[in-house]
Amino acid sequence: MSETKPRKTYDPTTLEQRWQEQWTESGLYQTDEDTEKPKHYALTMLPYPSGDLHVGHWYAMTPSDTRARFVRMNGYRVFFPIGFDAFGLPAENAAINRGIHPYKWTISNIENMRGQLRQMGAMFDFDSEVVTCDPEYYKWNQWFFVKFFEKGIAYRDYAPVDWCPKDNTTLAREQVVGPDRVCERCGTPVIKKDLAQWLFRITDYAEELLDFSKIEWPERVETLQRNWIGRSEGAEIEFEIEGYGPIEVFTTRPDTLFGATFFVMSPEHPAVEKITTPDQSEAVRAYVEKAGKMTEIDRTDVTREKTGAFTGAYAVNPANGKEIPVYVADYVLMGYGTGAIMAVPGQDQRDWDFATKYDLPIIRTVQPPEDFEGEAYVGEGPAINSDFLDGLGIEAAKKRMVDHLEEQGKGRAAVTYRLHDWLISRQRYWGTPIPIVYCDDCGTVPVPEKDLPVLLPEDAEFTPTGESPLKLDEEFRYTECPSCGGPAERETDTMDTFMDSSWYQYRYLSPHYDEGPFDPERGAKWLPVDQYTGGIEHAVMHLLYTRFFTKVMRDLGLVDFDEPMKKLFNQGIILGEDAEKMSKSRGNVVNPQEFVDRYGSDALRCFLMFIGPWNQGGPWDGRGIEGVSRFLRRALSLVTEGEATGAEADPGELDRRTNQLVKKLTEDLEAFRFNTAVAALMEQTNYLLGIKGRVEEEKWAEALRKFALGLAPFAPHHAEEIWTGLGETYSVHEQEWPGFDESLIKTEEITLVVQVNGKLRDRIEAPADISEETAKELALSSEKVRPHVEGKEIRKAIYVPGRLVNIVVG
RNA sequence: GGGGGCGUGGCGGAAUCGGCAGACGCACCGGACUUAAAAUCCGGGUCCUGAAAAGGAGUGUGGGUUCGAGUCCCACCGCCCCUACCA
Repeated sequence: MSETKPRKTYDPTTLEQRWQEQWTESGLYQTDEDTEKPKHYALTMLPYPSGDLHVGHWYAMTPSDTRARFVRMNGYRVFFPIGFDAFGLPAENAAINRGIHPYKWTISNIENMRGQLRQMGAMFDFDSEVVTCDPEYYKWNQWFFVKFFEKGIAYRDYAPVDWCPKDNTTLAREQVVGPDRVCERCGTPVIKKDLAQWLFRITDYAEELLDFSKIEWPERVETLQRNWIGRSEGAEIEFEIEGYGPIEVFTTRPDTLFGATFFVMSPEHPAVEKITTPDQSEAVRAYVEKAGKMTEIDRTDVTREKTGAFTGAYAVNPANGKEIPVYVADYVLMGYGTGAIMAVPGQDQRDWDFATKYDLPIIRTVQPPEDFEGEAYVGEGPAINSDFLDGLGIEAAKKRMVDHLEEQGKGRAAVTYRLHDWLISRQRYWGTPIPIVYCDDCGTVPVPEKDLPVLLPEDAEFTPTGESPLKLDEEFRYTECPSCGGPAERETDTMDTFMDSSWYQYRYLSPHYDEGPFDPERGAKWLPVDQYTGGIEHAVMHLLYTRFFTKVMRDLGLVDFDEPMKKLFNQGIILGEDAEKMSKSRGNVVNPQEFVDRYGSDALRCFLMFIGPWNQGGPWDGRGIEGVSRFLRRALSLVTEGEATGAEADPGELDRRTNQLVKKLTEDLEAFRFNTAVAALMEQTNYLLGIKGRVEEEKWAEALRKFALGLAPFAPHHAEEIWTGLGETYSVHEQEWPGFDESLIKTEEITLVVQVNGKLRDRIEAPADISEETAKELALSSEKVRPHVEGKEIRKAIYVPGRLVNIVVG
């Protein structure tokens, strides 16, 4: 017998480096292009190159890698790319603080992180890497922009925008967070500013974006997107303002029109000044000014008392011809509906509050139940005080009123969305230049495809001034009109970086392709993404934008499907040891490198998967990784250390456990249950070590082969070591996933649980195919059961085949 | 105010279909090895009573359905996340 040389010390780092070198040398992770196999495009969200890989990156990427490896072993050709989301504010801010050019800062971070990514031992296809700040990439951002412009999806408009006074840039609505409405990046409260901005008509796709039938995404993301899009059905109704003309309101309750006793406009409504009567103009102007100065925090405080000012004007209620007073009040927002409302205090609490404060009439148009004691009534009930609607239920009354308004030409059924068009202009340096030229003669002219990319000038002054940095760069700014050749000016804003991440999954397919954003042949071979993994925090931003993008691409004829990613899985967040979110200020940030150096990548990978359910996240436990490291060392010792001796182990049990393990791993991996899968591998390791040297060699080798194959997706280096330690040929990662035999999992002997009145009293070993009658007899004859049934009437006995007998006594 | 999620040992968690609660791991305790410690190996381990055998209680609280509930139903309490004057 040849004795395997015992390994004196366990040195995972050297072991892992050795295998990583061999993987690179043999090109193990070059993407398999064998079209005989079914395809699987596995995508993990691309990282921002912030400097070093964070443990959060490990938490997001290594389980994704494990899943991709599993799919690969199941006979798929798998594409698993990685890249860098390299434009954006942090680079620019870091650059400003340290006086380094954003490009240099970003590129050096990328170089650093590339090395760290390789240490993960993931099956990333590094050859298809994409870096979004590379002109080779952002050229196609510009190309898309031009296409969108030609199609009318991109347009320019003056709009009040959310503006961060610290970062000196506009923010998309999604980038303004919290009840205080602060900048997502720096926490500064945002202010409103009027600027000419480029927008994308995502609202044109609102209806389609509400359709999730073609994707399998988590309920939660669907709900978040649905709420974000915020579809409301109702009606637009015209109210005639004396001496001015009609003003439209949007309401979800056209049935309550007879109860509209006043009319309210947002302070920002363009008609406010025109309708205000001279005697009220002073008060209204003061109110509007005050509202404008108020911070968003105060303005949107729900608990604040309602305020407003009477304009002196009256509007005509189209249902009954009555004149109702017109107020301006800041509880009506310009950004939703039409910026004006019909106020129905009887059925809306906000209107009720306002009406009581300003002593305005309240008319109920829905009969509340007798015991109703609240103020505004929003529940079901028959219409009252509503002429031809009286007696109708809410839904019927709505319909009737809309029909009536349509006949009168005073209104129509309408749908309103909370979703706004996507504002993509940013007054910053480090982004994709918007490829537009403004010419006095030709107007707004897109840069022709042959002149793309519009290069970001290298030596711009990027210190924020509130103006676009590119505006200060005369060489960039002044150009020729592509259309007439005359003097013209370039657009100096850059694009929101969500533009970059909206289509990166397509660029991965052919990162150097220069005839389009991606090579259609490659697309046909790999698209769409089969499995996407990433954080839930992107639910209403990136994940909505990329869906929108794909739909526009479809309408441009670039792809022939409707959704970018068929399946999505959201991992949770890895927290600090104190169970709080990791942050520098808390001092609870975990540096993965320390743990890679000490325990190796496989240990860190497995630990992160073992910690708990992947979608749940959880606190980091620095000591917990020791246990996982111990497991890997023990697993390795299955092939490296001397053999124990003793009585022969049960070969049937070995078969059963091995098949059970493969089944468990298969089911868990399919469902992303990495934690219980790792636990099963640990259990098997413990068992195998216990019987080592006590089973027939061939059986042992077979069990170990399957163990190594099962371990491969989780701990790719250790699995390789075990695999070759068994004398198998390189590489374990090119093997087929082992199958399992259900019939071998079943045992001949079962543990029959005996309960009396539902309480456990005994466990009896019995044959698996025991009959109901024998089982009951066996149960009743048990020494431990007898005292609990003696002297009592046995009412019945329940038998659950293969599991238990429950004796019911009274 | 609205929407969603979650409450299981000292800790992270397991229990996939209503059927042995606490798999696996951490921490802890005991033993072996060692001059000693670390590492490693073996064993213990929800709580209460008991020397033990055994018994009792137990999955946030209270009720219900069921032969049987961590799991299903009702009410409540607590925590977390998202969202918020959306007409």
